[in-house]
Amino acid sequence: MKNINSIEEYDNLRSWPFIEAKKIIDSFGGFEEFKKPKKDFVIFETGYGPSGLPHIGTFGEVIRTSMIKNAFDFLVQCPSKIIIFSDDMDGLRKVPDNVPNKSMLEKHLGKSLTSIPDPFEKFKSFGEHNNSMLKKFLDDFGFSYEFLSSTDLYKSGFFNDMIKTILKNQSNILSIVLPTLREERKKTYSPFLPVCPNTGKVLQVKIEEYNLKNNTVIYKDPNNTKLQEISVLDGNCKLQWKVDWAMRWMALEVDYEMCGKDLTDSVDLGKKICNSLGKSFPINLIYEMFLDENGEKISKSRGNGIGIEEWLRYSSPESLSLFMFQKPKSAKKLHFDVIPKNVDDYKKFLEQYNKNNSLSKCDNPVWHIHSGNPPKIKDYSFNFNTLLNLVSICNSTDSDVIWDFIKEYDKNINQKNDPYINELVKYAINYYKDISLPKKKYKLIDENSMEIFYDLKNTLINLNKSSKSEEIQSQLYEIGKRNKFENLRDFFKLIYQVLLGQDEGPRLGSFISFYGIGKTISLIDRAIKNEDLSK
RNA sequence: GGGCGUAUAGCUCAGCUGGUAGAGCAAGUGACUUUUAAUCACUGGGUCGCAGGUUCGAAUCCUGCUACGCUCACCA
Repeated sequence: MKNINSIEEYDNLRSWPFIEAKKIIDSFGGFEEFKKPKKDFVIFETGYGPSGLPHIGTFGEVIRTSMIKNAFDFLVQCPSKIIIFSDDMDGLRKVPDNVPNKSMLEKHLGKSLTSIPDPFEKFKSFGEHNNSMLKKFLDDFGFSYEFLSSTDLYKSGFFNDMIKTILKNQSNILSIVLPTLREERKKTYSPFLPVCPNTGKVLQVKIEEYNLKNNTVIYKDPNNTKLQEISVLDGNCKLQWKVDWAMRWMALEVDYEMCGKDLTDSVDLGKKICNSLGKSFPINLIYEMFLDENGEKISKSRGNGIGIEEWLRYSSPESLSLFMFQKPKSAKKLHFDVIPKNVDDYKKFLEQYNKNNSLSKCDNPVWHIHSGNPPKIKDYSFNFNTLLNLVSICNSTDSDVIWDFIKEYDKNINQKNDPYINELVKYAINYYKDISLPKKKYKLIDENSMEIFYDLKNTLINLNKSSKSEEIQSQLYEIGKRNKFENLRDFFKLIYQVLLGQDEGPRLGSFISFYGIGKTISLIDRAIKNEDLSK
């Protein structure tokens, strides 16, 4: 089945995943004369360093790559897959902050991650632990991918042929890499990092001799300065990472890989290496970094910006996907304030998608977010900011109470039939619990106003339990009047400050009606006793 | 020093392949005469960073410049 019927339709697709997919297609003859690559499928790669756990950047890279793959699959008939490559053979450079058994790890610094015990004591090695965390992370989001371990491919000999080629051309490669290095590093630089047979450490040492006949290199053992000869094959040597990257492209025949702009120069270098060996290299997209609200780069160690688990606590995965979809080449501020806009934009795009029937639907962000199959959600007429506001104002973590207010506002939706909106309510409640609640300042009742609250309490007790919000409301006005408030506004403000810990609030009649007269009375009781209502 | 990105209303930003400047928030005015706002209606003349160029026509394409920011030049 063909999704695209003419070159015009093809040319009209403008969104960036299509633009990127077209670059791949062009490299294989273009849309009309497309020919599958010799290996019979197209490979997208994303790589992960050893430094630790998956984070929001990881998510961004995988979802963006998936969007391109999806666009590619839509345009041409050609199998494709995403490879997640773990650099688990890299040496551990420093002990991460967020792990147990730090002193144990300390002893293994410099060794490959896959030959260091798991500090969590669940897997055979630290590397395997990290790999499994990565896989779980990706699985939780439902990404499809093929996982590859650097260690496995080195040790199994999969890389051997390409490593031999690198060895043959090592002087050529040196001439490409050396000019990019500082004087100090130039002296010892080699594409080959021997794995010390005695200590297991990945050694960054000067290579004294390259032996092409035996596929070995000779170096001085840093411990005893004796010359040591070691094979470059079967995982006895690792390649220095930039060369490693290029080697991997060639060995796996990677067609597409994106990366953050901090790797710009490395990509360039990798391409040059491939070129010098007469090999092709992947099409590359360089995306911008994420910034915090002050415009500074987000880094896990600094803990600025917002983490993926935070986003998902306060909002939907779809809104995060939308964020990731927008403008990968622009630096984007990633902090809480951008969430509501993405939630509302998602809804807007989805509505647009479900109305419009033209091919340009495929350029709609939701098409990419949902791999070509966006769902339908019930229209709702408030925005997410409003919902956040509502929960905060209602001072309730009870979604039933929130829903009572929502239903009053929009009768067409309800808790059972609109699960998407119900999710939004949960997110809003989380936000309220974490952000708004701690900021509340409950006012204690002073002697002058104590009467008012007794009056309020007694009035509520005498009310019929089935009283409607309007009746309650008019009773409230009466209380205000008989307690001689010149401006009733101050009366309500006092109640909000004491009972809700804020200056403003919902229409009290409605609030008491939904919240429950009985519950309101017990709330007043606690306030009268000067209990801390924030707990 | 190399690379990249951004410069559009007070703020945050949209403006796709060039054709009379938009949204959200903030602000203002009015309405609901019983507070409140998750209310409703109305209100946006901003040299689209600067200077050239292409064009009948440019925020939109090209060149140069300026400012700000990010990134690399250890390791990965």
